[in-house]
Amino acid sequence: MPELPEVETVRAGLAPVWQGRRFAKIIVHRFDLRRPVPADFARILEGRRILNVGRRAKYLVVDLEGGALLLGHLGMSGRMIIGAGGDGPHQHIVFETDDGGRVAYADPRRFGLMDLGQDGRHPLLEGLGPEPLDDGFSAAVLADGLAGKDQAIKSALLDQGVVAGLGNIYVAESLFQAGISPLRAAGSLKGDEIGRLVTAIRDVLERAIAAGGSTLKDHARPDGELGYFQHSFAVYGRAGQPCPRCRGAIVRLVQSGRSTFHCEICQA
DNA sequence: AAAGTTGCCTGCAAGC
DNA sequence: TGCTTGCAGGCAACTT
Repeated sequence: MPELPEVETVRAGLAPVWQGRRFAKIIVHRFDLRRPVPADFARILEGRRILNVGRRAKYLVVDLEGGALLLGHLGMSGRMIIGAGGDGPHQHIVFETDDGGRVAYADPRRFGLMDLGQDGRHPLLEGLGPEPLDDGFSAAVLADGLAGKDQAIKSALLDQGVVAGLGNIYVAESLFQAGISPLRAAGSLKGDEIGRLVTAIRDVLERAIAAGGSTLKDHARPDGELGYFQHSFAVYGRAGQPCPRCRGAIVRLVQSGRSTFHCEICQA
């Protein structure tokens, strides 16, 4: 499911039901996720008050009393479901709060993870690049991240150390909006192109968040509502269909093993 | 059949 | 020659 807008949508859905509450009971049905769930996962979290439900890149970051930290990643197919029974298919972890609220983490492909950190820190959060919607994300910062790279700009933007939170969909949409070919060497982009890219990334992410993310298959808000940004895709998943700008055909190719969609005329 | 993820692995090429 | 670095590609987890 989830790139930055989808995770942000999940965070926003979880915050009102979790913030200020305590975890009363946590049941782990499966410990063998992408990385093993710690054996003391439930024991560490139970009884603690939830101070903040946050997000960094594609990670959910939940701060609790005593400096405890819950780190979640939804992988490809992970969902957080408010009010779930906890016994549905692939509901690997069930979180119960002290007001009787229940949230289930469901993930058929089990490519997500749930782990513990401390004092706002976790090894997986280190080395992440700038948050694209923060003020600190500027053309100068992105230029720095791309400098000297021979790698294709498509691949560079998927690198979470260059900019945090973009995935296959939003890289494709951002490069289209900026008019830049995904095949260009990252280090070859000119200043004005990087400026356009920063603007495009921000705009695409903000529009996607406003739409509740994109629902291709698995993504849903925790309350069950679906995102609808997929109806606004200019290029993603639209191979052979007309480019919204020039009417030429959208082309699909494979880069670093992932599908790339672009318009060969509008993206130079 | 291909899919929104990402850490780890291999292999290759280039640079020093 | 070997060592390092950068990059591409494959794999793994599963269901639809």
